[in-house]
Amino acid sequence: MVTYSQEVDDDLVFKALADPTRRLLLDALFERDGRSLSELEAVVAARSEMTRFGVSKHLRLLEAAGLVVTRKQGRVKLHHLNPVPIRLLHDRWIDKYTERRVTALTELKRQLEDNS
Amino acid sequence: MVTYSQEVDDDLVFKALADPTRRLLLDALFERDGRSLSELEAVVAARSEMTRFGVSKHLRLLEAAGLVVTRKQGRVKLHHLNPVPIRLLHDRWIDKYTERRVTALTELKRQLEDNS
DNA sequence: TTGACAGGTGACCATTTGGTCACCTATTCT
DNA sequence: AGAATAGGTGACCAAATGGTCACCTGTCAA
Repeated sequence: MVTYSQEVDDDLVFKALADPTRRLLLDALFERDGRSLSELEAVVAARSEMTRFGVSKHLRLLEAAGLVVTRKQGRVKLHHLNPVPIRLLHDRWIDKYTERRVTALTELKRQLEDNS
Repeated sequence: MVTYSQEVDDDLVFKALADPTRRLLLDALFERDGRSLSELEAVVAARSEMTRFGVSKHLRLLEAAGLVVTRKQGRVKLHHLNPVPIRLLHDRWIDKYTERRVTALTELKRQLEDNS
């Protein structure tokens, strides 16, 4: 596959976001931060049938991308969501001027959906 | 692969963003909107060696994801960047309150990089 | 100190994805 | 009308990715 210069670390972020299970994990951490592998494993298990190894592998990719940061506490490893890479992703294609228009649009969309 | 409910169209967006060539195409459209396939082909060719077919296939995926919208004018097809899906992606993991802190952080980062 | 619990590593297989090619359609110019 | 230009489609192959398994390490409690 082709990879362009200065794209190496970005690539990890986008690749990490490309998988539905990994997005589910980010959703879980967005809802409540600082969960252990076992907890996250349970979240995933509620939706699909995946072993602990699968979840662990996904978390490793999220961590390598900087989307999740971890700290060890005894024998448990706590996971936290890091929003910075997502904001940078956003800023790559949405500048300050476009942002206002787009924000207005997405809020309109949300209101319309709420009223349905 | 696993796919979760209400994730189907999101999935297209994330998958579309996962490829470096497609990101390069979005960059090109962000810089100047409304380009034809031939123009975009030239942009990609300057970086890697890819045939028209490859570029065409990538554009089709971007269009399916809603990241690029097109309109035909005679025999040329003009491509435009649509920022809305990217904003929605952003809003999924960054709420209004977090946004302020993160924006401050990323701007600090940018300033530091400019001064180096 | 023995067992249970929380997690990690590397090999391996099935599926998906990126990319090209041969071939086709529609529009413009002379 | 005929040639050149702009683009599209489906089949196909090589490489990357998702997921599991067997096996290993470190930590806590009885």
